[in-house]
Amino acid sequence: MSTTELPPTYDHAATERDLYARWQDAGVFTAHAERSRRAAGDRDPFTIVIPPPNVTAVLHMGHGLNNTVQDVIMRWRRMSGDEVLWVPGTDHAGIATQNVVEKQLAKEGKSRFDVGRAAFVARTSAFVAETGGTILSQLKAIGASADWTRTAYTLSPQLSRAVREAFVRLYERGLIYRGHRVIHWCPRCLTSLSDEEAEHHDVHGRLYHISYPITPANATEEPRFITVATTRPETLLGDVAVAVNPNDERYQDLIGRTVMLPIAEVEIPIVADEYSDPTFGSGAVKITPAHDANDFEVGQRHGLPMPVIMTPSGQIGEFMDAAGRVPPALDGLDRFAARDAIVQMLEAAGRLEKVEPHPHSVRRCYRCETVVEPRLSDQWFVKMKPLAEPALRAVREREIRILPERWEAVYINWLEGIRDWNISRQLWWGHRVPVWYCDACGKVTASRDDVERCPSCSGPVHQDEDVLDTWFSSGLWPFSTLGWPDDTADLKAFYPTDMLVTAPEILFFWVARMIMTGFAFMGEAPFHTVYLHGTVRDTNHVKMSKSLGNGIDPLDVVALYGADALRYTVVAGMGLGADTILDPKDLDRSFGPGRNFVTKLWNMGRFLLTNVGDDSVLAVTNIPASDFTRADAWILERLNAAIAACNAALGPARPGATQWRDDERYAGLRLNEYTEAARNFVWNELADWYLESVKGRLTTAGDDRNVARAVLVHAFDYALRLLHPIVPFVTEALWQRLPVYKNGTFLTTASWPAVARYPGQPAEFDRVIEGVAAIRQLRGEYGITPGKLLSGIVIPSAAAHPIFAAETGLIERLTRCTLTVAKASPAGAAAHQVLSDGTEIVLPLAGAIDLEKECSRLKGELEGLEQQLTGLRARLQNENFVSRARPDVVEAERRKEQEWTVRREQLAGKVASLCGT
RNA sequence: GGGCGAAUAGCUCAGUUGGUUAGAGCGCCUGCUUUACACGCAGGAUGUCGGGGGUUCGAAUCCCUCUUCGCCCACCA
Repeated sequence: MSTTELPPTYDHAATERDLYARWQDAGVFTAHAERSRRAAGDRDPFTIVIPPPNVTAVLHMGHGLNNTVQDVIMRWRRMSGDEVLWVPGTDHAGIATQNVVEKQLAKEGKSRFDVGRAAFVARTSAFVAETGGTILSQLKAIGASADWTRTAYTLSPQLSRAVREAFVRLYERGLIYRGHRVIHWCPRCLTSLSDEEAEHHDVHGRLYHISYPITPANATEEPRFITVATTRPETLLGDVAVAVNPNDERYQDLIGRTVMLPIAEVEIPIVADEYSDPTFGSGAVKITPAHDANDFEVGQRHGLPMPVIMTPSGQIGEFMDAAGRVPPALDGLDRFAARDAIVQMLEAAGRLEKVEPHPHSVRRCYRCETVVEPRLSDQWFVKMKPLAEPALRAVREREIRILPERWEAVYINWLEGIRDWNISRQLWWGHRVPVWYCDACGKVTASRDDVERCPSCSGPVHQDEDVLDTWFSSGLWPFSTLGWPDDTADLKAFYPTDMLVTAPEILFFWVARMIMTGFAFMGEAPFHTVYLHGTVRDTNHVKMSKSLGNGIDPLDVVALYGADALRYTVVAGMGLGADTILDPKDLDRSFGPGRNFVTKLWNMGRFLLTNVGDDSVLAVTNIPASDFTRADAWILERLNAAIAACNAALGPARPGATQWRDDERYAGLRLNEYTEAARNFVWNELADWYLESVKGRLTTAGDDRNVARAVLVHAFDYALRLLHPIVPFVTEALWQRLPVYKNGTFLTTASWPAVARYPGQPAEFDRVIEGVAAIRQLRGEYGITPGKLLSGIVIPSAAAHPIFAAETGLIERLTRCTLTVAKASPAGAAAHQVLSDGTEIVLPLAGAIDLEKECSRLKGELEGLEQQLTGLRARLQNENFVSRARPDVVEAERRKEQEWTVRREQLAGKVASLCGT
């Protein structure tokens, strides 16, 4: 690409389209297993597996944030010389996808049962094939440098093999079993849910106190009652007992007797069980084993029946073992309607003692928000304790770190109290449970391959009807996507992966389970770093969502502001683990700064290219030390500082050993700090000072012009490298136009900048900066418009004398002054500034200066300085400070004291001579 | 009910193990067609660091307490 003049405005749309296509055509995102050090290569592998979005998802801001973070890290590592693999892909998302297709069917007036299982699955597959994976192409629009040749899908044949392998191995190890117990059931989705999928929501409910009449021991006994309290009176139809605490004195005589269950008119026993808390309510609790997990356990302990009194869709009915319990008036009523009806019936019968407001929490289905119904059923479970053990150890022993740190405690707490995982779902969309039942002998077979006949009796078999929890397959993602269970080159080269970047919401759903399966099947942790970023919220701190209408469409942002602006905004605003607040009502406020920054870069590039030209540029390393100007030395030193700051903010990419050391454990991944360090260098140092200072040199032919060209190109080149992970498009577009550009290369694969040693005295240019700033300040204070030339005098300190003498021309240009370097102050009215080393800047402003005003200004300054100096000296004379503070802090204070003393003397002298005191 | 986090300029947020005069961006005020950029340049104003108490030579930073938000977890009917 030639270095012809750039168009005055940056066309982000055209540039992004063109560059992404060229990156892809050149295969720069494609990983090569053979280059990994774990294979035959010499590069450290660096792998991230994407948190697979639902296959039917469309890009939202949360994806935008998540994938920008991953891409920044990936591009940084790629430039750092790692063999980088970012595995993209999608999740078949069992319930979510099935719900979408069911809704489509509903519009046609049909349910999935009307079309049948095979047709439904076929239809869903077709739907996914047609519209699924949209999000992956949308990720390209934000610049995601994923390896699209390795795109994975949880329901692909390859990953389905991994799912079966995992299931069968766990089954063979006795870690998967069939359990008959109360699980969370969604009456709308018609499936069981795991504990994690049934989310707690606080509600203002009611506590109903109901009295159950005790069956009289004989005809003469007075009527007695026992009161129970419940928030769900409708479950009363399934009561099989009333439990009291065995130590509760109030009820000793009632244990073993029976009560008549109202409405159902069934006689049930009073049992003694520790579960009953004597301090709650009346101390007696109704037991409904089929509709409450605790009651189920009580029921088991006492060998009680377990009638199910609701249909799967949540209507009252004699579903299982409930014959004779449901009166016709209630049969078929929805559970909440039945609640009202039962309350009325109880009231009418005089059995409702009281109703109290009762704040408590109910669980809702995480996909459809329907209140979950505890329900007795047969499900497949994974025994979690043995799997959790190595996953706990890995974090405790620092093999895995979780950032921000506080989530490690949450993770550990959850794993310590982990309960068995219900993995079967009564859905049709997903991996069918690979278990076959013999119709003849009843043998149960878990198998990697489809089973045609019973392996023991050759009888006919049928497969389990359920599918697996969608998180079962995503839990295998770090290795299933690399080819497991086969021993593939990718698996060898790239497993374990390195980092996992996601939101805390799925720490348990996904992250913890990947760690457990990583140990269970691969014998190693799947990654060494879990980076949990925040959530995207609006200015009211409400989570952005389509349904709430407070979302921002990332593609809108890309169209209006460009992908780079989107990325810059996301990364710059991201404190470690902190939420990202964006204003959906004012996109300009959120994304304007990002766009402005991109424009700034573009204009720096325009300036550079028009002024540097096409001619070859010297390498900075080939320039003799004596040829560097103060500005050159300064900007090269600032560049070093910027590189160091960026590296420190990004942190170590991997642990130095098998475990994280203390000093590196929570270091890095401060993307906001990285962004700020790079931005500050480019804008406030390179553009504001170096670029301005170099203008004169570029217009004058000669050796110095070539030095200036070389340093400018070098600094800009490195600046673009530092910024490329954040704003890949504009940096690549500019970089390819630099005179040092080699055809066919990409910034994407260029090397990450390294700190180097450059000659010169960088600090000397700081004097110049200080002088310029002082003059500008005087201009501002005295209202001398920048357009107006004025003359000034510099009276430099001895050390600064050669600097100001030599740099007068530059200072004049930057301030539009004419300056004289002198040894004495001029007579007459003048404005003064005293620099930190005592250098005086004097602007004679006959007529413009009010001597009194100038005096009071200088006096005020002196006074302030003296106050500070007093404080500083007190600190330095304080033994405690000198002995306890860090030595470098003390040293800095001492230097400061010297500097301030010089300045104070100068200021005092100035005040004395000017103001006559 | 248990645990965690947050509260700093009008807004969104930085502030690393306590250590100069608490910073950035946006917004605001003043000025500027300075030949890359008005999506810019130069200058400026703005903070009882949520309240109270404590530790310390020194606290936005550590401890206690209160207030207000937010998050996670939870079988008390």
